[in-house]
Amino acid sequence: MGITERKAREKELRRNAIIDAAEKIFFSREMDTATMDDIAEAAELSKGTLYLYFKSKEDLYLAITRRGLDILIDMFSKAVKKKKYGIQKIYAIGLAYYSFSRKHPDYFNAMTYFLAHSQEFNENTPTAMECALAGDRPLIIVRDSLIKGIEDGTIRSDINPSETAIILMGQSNGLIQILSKNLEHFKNMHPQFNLKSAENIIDHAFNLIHRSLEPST
Amino acid sequence: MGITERKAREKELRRNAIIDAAEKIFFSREMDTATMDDIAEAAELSKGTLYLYFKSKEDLYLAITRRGLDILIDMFSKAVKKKKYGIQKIYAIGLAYYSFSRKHPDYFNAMTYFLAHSQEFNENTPTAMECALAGDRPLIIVRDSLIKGIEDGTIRSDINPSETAIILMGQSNGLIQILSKNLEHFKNMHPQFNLKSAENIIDHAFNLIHRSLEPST
Amino acid sequence: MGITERKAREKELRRNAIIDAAEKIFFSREMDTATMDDIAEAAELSKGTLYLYFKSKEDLYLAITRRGLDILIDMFSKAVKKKKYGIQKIYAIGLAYYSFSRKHPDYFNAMTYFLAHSQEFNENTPTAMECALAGDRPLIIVRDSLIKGIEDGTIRSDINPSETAIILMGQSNGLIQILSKNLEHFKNMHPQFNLKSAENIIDHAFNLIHRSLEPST
Amino acid sequence: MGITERKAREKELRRNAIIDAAEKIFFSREMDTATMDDIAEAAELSKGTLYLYFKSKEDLYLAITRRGLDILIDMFSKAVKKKKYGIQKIYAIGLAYYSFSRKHPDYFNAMTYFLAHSQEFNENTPTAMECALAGDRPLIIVRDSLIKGIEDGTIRSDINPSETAIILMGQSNGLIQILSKNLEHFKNMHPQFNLKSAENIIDHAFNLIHRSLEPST
DNA sequence: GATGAATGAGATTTCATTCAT
DNA sequence: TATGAATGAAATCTCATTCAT
Repeated sequence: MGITERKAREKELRRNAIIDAAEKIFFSREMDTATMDDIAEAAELSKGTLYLYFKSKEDLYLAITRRGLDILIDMFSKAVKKKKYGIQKIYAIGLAYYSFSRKHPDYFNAMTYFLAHSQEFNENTPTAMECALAGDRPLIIVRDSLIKGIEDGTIRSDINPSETAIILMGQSNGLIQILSKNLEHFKNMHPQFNLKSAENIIDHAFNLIHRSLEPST
Repeated sequence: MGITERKAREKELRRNAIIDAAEKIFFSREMDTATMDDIAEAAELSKGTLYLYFKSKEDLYLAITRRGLDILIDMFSKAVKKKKYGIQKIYAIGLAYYSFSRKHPDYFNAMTYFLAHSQEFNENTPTAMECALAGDRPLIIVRDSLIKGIEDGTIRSDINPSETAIILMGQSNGLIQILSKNLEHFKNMHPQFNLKSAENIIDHAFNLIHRSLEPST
Repeated sequence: MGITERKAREKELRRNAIIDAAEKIFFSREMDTATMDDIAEAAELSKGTLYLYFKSKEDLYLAITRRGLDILIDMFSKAVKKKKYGIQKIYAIGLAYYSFSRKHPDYFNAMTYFLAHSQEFNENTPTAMECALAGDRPLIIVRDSLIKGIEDGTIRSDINPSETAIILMGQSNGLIQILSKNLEHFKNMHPQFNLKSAENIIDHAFNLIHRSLEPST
Repeated sequence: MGITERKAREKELRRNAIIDAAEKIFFSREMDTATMDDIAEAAELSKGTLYLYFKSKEDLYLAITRRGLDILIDMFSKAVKKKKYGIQKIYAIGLAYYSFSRKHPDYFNAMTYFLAHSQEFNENTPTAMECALAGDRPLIIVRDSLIKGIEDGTIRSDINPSETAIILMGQSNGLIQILSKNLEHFKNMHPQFNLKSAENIIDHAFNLIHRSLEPST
């Protein structure tokens, strides 16, 4: 057994080493200018070996996405645990999401890319399915927090938690995207808008969301 | 003079015919699996001619994006004009945006793609600049409507119209994206969520947004 | 008649204007990166018009070569006229050739290109034939000078003037080429060679040639 | 280890096979009308494979030039070894050069092309550098022979061996060029010149050179 | 398990030349 | 005479994937 286990462990290690190398490459250029050659070189492995561990370039990209999702799920989980009331959890999740997008912009992009193209990923590899499953977890955490908030009275009871979870996730995603990609452009082109930092705007957004979720007095 | 004018008109017509053909191709596959060969064939023109009218494949893609932006701007403008009060305008814009994404999903995708990658578009063609300019128009319309709403008392006065405009645009974009790409997946994977139609969720989102913008009583 | 003549004159003028423009382009880049588009733009004429005056790009290039040849022939003629004795004429021609290569390096290159590829120029245009004819003139001038030298006793009588003319022309051409293209390289790579300026080397070559032509005492 | 060596040997073989095929193509047309498609077909290999062995078309061309240089250097070396005295060595080198140009006219052209365009070759491939290095060898052999001749008294001591080596190489190159490209033309156009064979003219040239190098009596 | 040579189907772009007006 | 839109054949180079060893 020891041998089998060691082999499995080594295989897993190598797999991770490949993903490490692939990240370096994928994250240093545009997704589609990265080549398997580059990745193989970065991994100090032959190209053929890459295909021993991953069915395709796409599959390898999904493994990276998977990593990002795991990190995000972990951050969401921790955020939720720290807070008692539902509305606080929602707020903490929001902060965690923004924090994630700043600490791991490349993972954020990979995830966004996956979200926007998941239908087109034809692979039926384990990685693809894991991604699909993991992709739902953040949503579920949000939904659970909303339910908790309704129960503890910190969130209006007339919202639909499932739908609202989708709404919040979609909105957050879109907001982070626009801020990371276009805020500088807006600042340059419309100085009269007197735009502040992304943090400022995120804060403003939280205020609005909070107001829309709080129970009416 | 008639001749010059006719020539110019014909040139514009052909340019549009090429964009038509390109749309057929771009919209029937992924952006980056579409080839200039395909487009030339669809346009019943030689590949060389394509490059007579567009500097590059990218430039041609931008021309399509430009069309989408023009349509969106038109829809926003009309939506705004129909309503009197600021909050109504905002609501109408939201509806228009969703309507646009349903009527012209491909244009919506092209625009989203442009938003997310505008930094990487290196071309300095007229089309690229027009796109950058046109891309700001919707945001400005939203901002103006917010200002109007603050003035006419239908929107809380403690929001920052510029920041809120960005927030609303980003959020709307993200929400539409997630709904169009992932709602079916959610429905299939989580029947217990009891998810309704996209329209339903959009409606729910409007409620939330409305609540966050209305003046506190 | 006046009209016909004026037309012919104008046509010639335009032809020359085109050659002017073509020179600017050809001489500012490598021969084969120059495009007819560039030339047309430089000539402020349409591409079609170029083909009204020149059968092909090649033909246009030959017209430039022709100009260079005319200049060279003129310089050779003047050099020859200035001197009395054959050996002096030969020396003056040599100086003139080197001077030409420095004053008109682009023409020199064009001519060299023509010399090396004349067999491949398939065009049967007037320009091509004129080039072929003009290309022989320098050789004839050298040969005549050699004959003169033999007659006036300044050049050994046991040389064959025709063959020697070819030899001198070929050698001079080759020497100028190597000096203009590779002298710097040699200087850099072999500082121990202690190479002087091109002029110095040319001077050295003249000495050698002079010695090989002078009558034995 | 046998395996590694065999692999290396096979790789070298294939590399050479590609150069063989490329020569067939390059030498049967002009350098710049040869296409990688043609070469791939001649090599019975895919185009992609060509680029596995050579960075670019230019690089492949340089590999051919390299071959020619190696042959020439070999011929020069042998010519020099056979003779005792410096002036004899120079003469033998001259004969070898002419012999090379007749036996390997295509290599001669390739080398001439390289000499005339070496500055424009931007590649920094090993092949390019090897070519640059190898290109200097013949010159050095000539120079060494001149020095030897000065030492052994068969060549005038008042010449500068480095400069004279350049002169002789440049002149020889130019003479061979003009003879191979234009002699027939001269014969046809000027029968009164009574031109003999290229060999005859080469012989004449040797006489002249010999006279210019021999010590004055 | 690992290799890396080979593939081959394209991809984008260029440009000399023609021809209807 | 002049135009300039259209052509279309090519040209170079890329890269995910496979497979014999």
